[in-house]
Amino acid sequence: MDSKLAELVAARRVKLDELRAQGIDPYPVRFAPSASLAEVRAAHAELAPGTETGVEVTVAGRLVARREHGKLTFLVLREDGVDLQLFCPRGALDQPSRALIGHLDVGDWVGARGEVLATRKGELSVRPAELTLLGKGLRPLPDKWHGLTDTEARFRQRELDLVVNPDARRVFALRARVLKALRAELDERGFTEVETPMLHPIPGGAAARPFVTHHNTLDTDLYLRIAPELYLKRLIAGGMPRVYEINRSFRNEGMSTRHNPEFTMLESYQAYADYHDVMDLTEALLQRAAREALGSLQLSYQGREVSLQGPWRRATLLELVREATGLADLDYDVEVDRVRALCEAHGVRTEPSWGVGKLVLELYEALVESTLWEPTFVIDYPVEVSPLARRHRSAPHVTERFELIVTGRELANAFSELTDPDDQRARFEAQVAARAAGDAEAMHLDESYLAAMELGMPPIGGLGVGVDRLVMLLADVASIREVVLFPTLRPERT
RNA sequence: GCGCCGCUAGCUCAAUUGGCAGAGCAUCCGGCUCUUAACCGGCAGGUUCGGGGUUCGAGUCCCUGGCGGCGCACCA
Repeated sequence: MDSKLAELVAARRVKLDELRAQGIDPYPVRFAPSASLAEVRAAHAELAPGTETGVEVTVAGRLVARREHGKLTFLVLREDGVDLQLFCPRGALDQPSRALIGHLDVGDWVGARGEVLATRKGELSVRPAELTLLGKGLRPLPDKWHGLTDTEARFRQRELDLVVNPDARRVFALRARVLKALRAELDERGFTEVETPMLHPIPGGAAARPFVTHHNTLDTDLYLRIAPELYLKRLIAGGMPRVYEINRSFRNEGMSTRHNPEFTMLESYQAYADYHDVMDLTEALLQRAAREALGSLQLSYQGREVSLQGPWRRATLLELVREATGLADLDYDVEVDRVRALCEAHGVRTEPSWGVGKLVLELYEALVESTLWEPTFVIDYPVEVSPLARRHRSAPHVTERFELIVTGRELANAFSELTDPDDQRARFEAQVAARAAGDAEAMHLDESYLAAMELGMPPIGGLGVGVDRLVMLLADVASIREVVLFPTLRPERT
């Protein structure tokens, strides 16, 4: 261990030993506060300086500051992001507490029983008659003023980040409100929350590379799921009319400010609905999340305003690409070489196997997606890049699929689900062919899923929302690691 | 995977052209009964991310490895 850190720990261990020698348990089993620090603050707001309330409370928290003033000591407790001062004139303390107070360090968990008052300077405080050590800390806390700014340390030791950086608390409290709002909206609409497997024999429901693991007793490889989609639609086939799942999926791909290898998706499926219904649902879900997490539909993201006020723009992928390229006659039935040349003219990398649909999608991603700042439903994606989506009811080359783009980023992906088992089998076979041709992200053929489809499915509107990205938007943070408590990092090597 | 940037005391940061590795906070010792980044006095604390090289001399320059950030690539 580093010498100075060892010295700091050693100094605390000395106190630990001395406390034990005095018969004080530094790690007691239980404590019963009468109120949280927040409750004490709320119950005694605006006390005039010098007021003694006569109200006794028992509170607890982590000691985050200590100011000694001779026979008077000021301690500051922090609990769930709320601070409260302990005003500790030596004479007010009982004998054991007088012995204890000199052995307290910043970072310790401390309980206090005493009267609520406001000091002569007006600071709301508890004047303890009794102090209780609730948990001795052996390691120092980061700088009380500058906090912890080292990004790596903040992610590897998130507990420190949470102790000293109020913004970390803000983000994760907001995340919790977002999840609660999403569930509330879906529950009110009659959706049932379900949990489907994370260990999949065949990775399905998305085009992505999976993590592989192994089950010893079965002696078989399993995959961490890349999406819950196929299982959820099997539930619709089973007669559950509206289901949703909010949980982790895993993709063994590159990491970035928008990609963590494990991430949280909301997926919902409802019988009888099409993608127009799902757009309405999506708008309602995100607006509710914003209202309940922020209290407003007017956001600021990275210094730029965004309004979630509806209705949101709906534009086809083709018309967006036409706008961006200035080619009003571009369509899915033109010569593939012409579109390939267009890609090259715009610096978009292509592969010989790609058809017009894939090339148009590439143009969209290169030229359009990042420019869509206000919420926009981009609709009608090419069939060849949408193997699980229903063919459009009136346009031959596209599916009834949309992605929701906000601040240039994909937040949701949804479609009128493909429910025709024969079409699905043909789409899977095209994917299998693509895989054989070297596309590692192409889907596998899933007979269990086809069997469920052959049982008969009603019309289904399906939705997937990237919850981490939604939280990023609402919390106004630039990296997905800021909204995941313990983001994936390379293990430290020594 | 590629490119750029970063890594100095527990934390936050300095260190001129390559010339004695420093400060604030925290710790430790002493003082102080209304502080709140408390204050005053004093002591101590370093593998400058690891390894190698150039040089009389390396935190600084070169090579190499590690970890992180950002961008790109990959990617529903």
